[in-house]
Amino acid sequence: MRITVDEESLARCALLKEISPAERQTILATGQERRVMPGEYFFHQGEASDWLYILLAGQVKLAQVTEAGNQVVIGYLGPGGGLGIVVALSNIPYPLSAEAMEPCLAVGWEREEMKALMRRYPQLALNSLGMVGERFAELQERFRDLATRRVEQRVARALLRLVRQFGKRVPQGVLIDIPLSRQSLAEMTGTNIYQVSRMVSRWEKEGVLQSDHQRITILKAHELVILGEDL
Amino acid sequence: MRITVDEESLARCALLKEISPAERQTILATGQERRVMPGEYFFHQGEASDWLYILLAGQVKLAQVTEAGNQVVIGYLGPGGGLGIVVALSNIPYPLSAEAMEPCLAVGWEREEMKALMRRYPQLALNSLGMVGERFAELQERFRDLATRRVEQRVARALLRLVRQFGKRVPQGVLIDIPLSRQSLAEMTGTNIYQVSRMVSRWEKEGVLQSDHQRITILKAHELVILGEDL
DNA sequence: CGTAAAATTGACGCTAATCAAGGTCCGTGG
DNA sequence: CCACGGACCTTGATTAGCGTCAATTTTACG
Repeated sequence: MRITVDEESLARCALLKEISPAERQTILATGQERRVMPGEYFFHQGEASDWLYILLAGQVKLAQVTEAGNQVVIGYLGPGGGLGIVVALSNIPYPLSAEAMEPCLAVGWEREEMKALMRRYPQLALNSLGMVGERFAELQERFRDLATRRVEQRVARALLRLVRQFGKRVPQGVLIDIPLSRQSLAEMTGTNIYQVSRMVSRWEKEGVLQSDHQRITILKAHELVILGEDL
Repeated sequence: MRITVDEESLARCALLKEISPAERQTILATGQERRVMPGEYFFHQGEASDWLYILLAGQVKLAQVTEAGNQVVIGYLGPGGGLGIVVALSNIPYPLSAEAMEPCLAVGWEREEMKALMRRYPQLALNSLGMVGERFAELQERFRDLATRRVEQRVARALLRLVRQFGKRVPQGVLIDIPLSRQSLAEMTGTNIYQVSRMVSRWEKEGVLQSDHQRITILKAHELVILGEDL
């Protein structure tokens, strides 16, 4: 397989760092290219976790669905992010679904193949552990938020996390550069669209942020920081 | 270092599985024995994650503390469990504290040493990834619980998880064989001791379980399963 | 221009957090 | 042996926070 992506973006990818370009090529050659269109899925929760991917382009939403049909958004991934890395090495099914939000390009490896690669290039395994560790720490932080903070604080903090991950500087402030519905915000923070709508409206009135067509721009991040703390 | 623990229990340890006894000895020889008494800590949240451990004997509680001083219990570990495995490979501080609940014996490795071992024995890294993956999936399940279920359901499900992990068959049912205060149950489920107390009392009246001196015995697990689902 | 999806807003009622008061169990020391 | 203090637990009353429903408005898009 030939991935037509510049070296630079591959070097930035956490999975392939500290691996020589030659080895990188060998590793990529073993993988398969996969393109996924918006609304389609890389995989669904509950399926056997036979493949893992590195996202090269596009945005992906990671979400769980409960028996009652409620979605819970675990997070978003951008280029360089890993899909299924967490579980591909344990024999458990995917614990969540990965949905493309934009046209996506990824490299995928079959589980056993990746195991073989990792045995051959241990740095690959170390990098995976690093990636998983960071994701784990973040999930733990969000778990704590859910266990101890009120809805307003959780929404404020969710926005700040999104700023960190997808923030683009614009004249007025920082734009969260993904399509972000009230629904998604609610699913990230364990509440419903009504509460989220109320808060966003109020913050907009107060000049803290600006909401327009599924795009939110943060004008006064420091205000959100304060709101996110326990008073 | 010589660990005076039988081969059998080492073979059961997820980190060392599929590793030859000879290699296992080399790996263990590189580690350092550490004993920790009840109430003492392997490490505290926020410290540099320079060490990782495999627990050989004893029980450990993993918990976060919020700025407001509230604890959030992430989980418990028994023999064979890994401490700090999740983050020891990423350069982030420990995201939680690990407190011994019984006299504990563990083997510890310094981060760079473990990296070297993993490069030499890639199976070690694969095993770590497997362990982390399982823990990740469980945390995600609990995250979803917190986001979508009511307190009663969460407490019921927490008890069922504890049964799976620490259940010992006794004549009347299944004993959860760790000291389990109302406080800890509350900290596991994102609520407070009052709610937990009410529920446990009610379930005791209904004959679902039996509570006595920080020990809980489940008499009718199927009832708890039903309570844990959405009606 | 019309339809559907997304967002808003107010009203209502339930869930769960909080507060207060008292109880039980246990080890320690008089 | 019994009294005392502390940790842990229980229970009721109160209230704040939040989820839910209904009605309406706004926005996207064919």
